Amino acid sequence: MIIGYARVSTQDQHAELQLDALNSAGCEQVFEEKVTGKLRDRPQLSQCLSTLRKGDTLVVWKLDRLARSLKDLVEIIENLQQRGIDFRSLTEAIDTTSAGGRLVFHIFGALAEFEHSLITERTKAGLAAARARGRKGGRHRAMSPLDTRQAAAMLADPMITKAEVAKHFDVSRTTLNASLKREGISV
DNA sequence: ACAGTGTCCGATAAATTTA
DNA sequence: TTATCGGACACTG
Repeated sequence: MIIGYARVSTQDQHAELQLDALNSAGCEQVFEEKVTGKLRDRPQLSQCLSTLRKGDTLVVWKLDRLARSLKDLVEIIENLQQRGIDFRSLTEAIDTTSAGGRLVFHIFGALAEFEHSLITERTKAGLAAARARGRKGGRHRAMSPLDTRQAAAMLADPMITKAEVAKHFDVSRTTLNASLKREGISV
């Protein structure tokens, strides 16, 4: 199935042209997005994307009709490829259904990977910087050293059970043990 | 039989960063 | 990534 997606503004002279082109490209269904004040969310686009099935082809008039940024474009194309959906952009003469057009997916894949590696690298650097200024990842301890010492004091009383102490500090039995071990306190 | 423990393990939390 | 949870299991007096 061939499905078209169009984005048109009210003052768009090419609105009809755009739709005609999609129809003559063989689109059996066209999702038409009206551009309003904020084009943050594009309901028709998500509708369109979820309608597409493996083996279908998505057709747009021009790349800037489909995506708002290069990053956006890369993500959308990546998604199409992974789902086995072909893609055509009429004015750029991009067509993944043709033998040569398959290269398009490879290139977009490379761009996506490139972007991903950039983010990974930045994130690593960010984590290292955070570490350098004393912030470390990982869940915080449930019992402070002070809590642990108080717990040890309670345990000195043979009438008090370990499970009770754990409950008192609202912590599990295993955590109480781990905390005691950390503080080097033996019972 | 039984309550309290010690210990080990997979699953889940929660803290950190970047865009 | 680190810590905690929560269950399983074996041991002990």
